[in-house]
Amino acid sequence: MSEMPAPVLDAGEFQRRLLDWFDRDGRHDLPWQRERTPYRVWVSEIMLQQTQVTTVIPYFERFMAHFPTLAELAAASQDEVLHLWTGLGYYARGRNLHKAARRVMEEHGGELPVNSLEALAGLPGIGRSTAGAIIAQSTGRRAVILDGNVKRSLSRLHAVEGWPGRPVVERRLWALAEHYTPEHRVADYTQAIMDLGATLCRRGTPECGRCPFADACVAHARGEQRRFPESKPRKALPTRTTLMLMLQDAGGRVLLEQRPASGLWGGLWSLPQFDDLAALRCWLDVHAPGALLHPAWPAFSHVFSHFRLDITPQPARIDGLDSVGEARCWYDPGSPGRIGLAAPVKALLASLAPFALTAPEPS
DNA sequence: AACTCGTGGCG
DNA sequence: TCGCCAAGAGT
Repeated sequence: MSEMPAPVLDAGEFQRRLLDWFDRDGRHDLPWQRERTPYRVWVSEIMLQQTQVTTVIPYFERFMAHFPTLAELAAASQDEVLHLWTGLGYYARGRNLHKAARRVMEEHGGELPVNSLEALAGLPGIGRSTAGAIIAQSTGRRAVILDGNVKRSLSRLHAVEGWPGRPVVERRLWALAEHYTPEHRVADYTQAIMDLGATLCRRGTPECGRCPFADACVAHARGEQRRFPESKPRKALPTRTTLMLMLQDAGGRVLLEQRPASGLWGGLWSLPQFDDLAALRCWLDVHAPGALLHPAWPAFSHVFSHFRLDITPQPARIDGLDSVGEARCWYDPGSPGRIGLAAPVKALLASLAPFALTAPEPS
């Protein structure tokens, strides 16, 4: 392939060095390495997308305790799934996992189609790399992965220029990953190449002194490890502003609304949000005409990857609300229900006690 | 092809 | 404190 840079090592030599290193210094005790069933590997791979191992572990344990089998996951409600996903982020992963479980029950007899890369990658939330990881880890059959760790390691080893998000660069990295992937010990190999990137060939401070490929690494020879992979060209973060209405009833319960099925915090429950104070007051006139507004709390900011969210809580209190429909509920912070909450909303609710205590009674 | 989607760790 | 970004995929 003209797409592929000239390999700096013979594939067999690369595999021997990597697996020897993995046997000594790799990770062998991760929770999803215990019983390598397709279902457990699948759930772990979804949670690990753009998320670090130490973050995932407690979520994975809780998830598997609640849904030990794919059938039980498929039988659960989306609210239950998102509840267990609360705080993990990228909630489309949870929604897609749930959707895919139901599809597997309907179309694949309840078993993940691990014999077909195409069928696997056709399921929601499973792309090319995740499909490869599931096959390699759970069946041991040859499959290629290309995650952030592999991209970083291979781009340094070959000094691949350009941001890996560019299709041209990504194709080169896929070709290299394909070249080095062995026929045997594929489960260990895929774990090993990820461990190398996670523990040695790290982004900030790579430990080239312990790396089995230091003598062959082009970036290392040039003393330019930090320059690879090239970083994404970034734009300034835009700022969005939202008002969150904190409406309590006499019992201290808080009104929540379910957000649209897609987009930011899709399917999660949140305080009702408004673009401005006028919209909020209009809503109150319709749904809660007797509501008593308190002085606004200090605004706070929440920084996401692509924008900064300025949140201004607007506390209010009311004795009753005329309509509490399907996408609206009273939520008791004292005995929280099993629904999905975005992290900032959860934190807001956790800090609610002072407001409940100091709220003046309607006169 | 470029943009969107969360949260937490790190230098 | 702050910008960068991590076991990517969907649109």
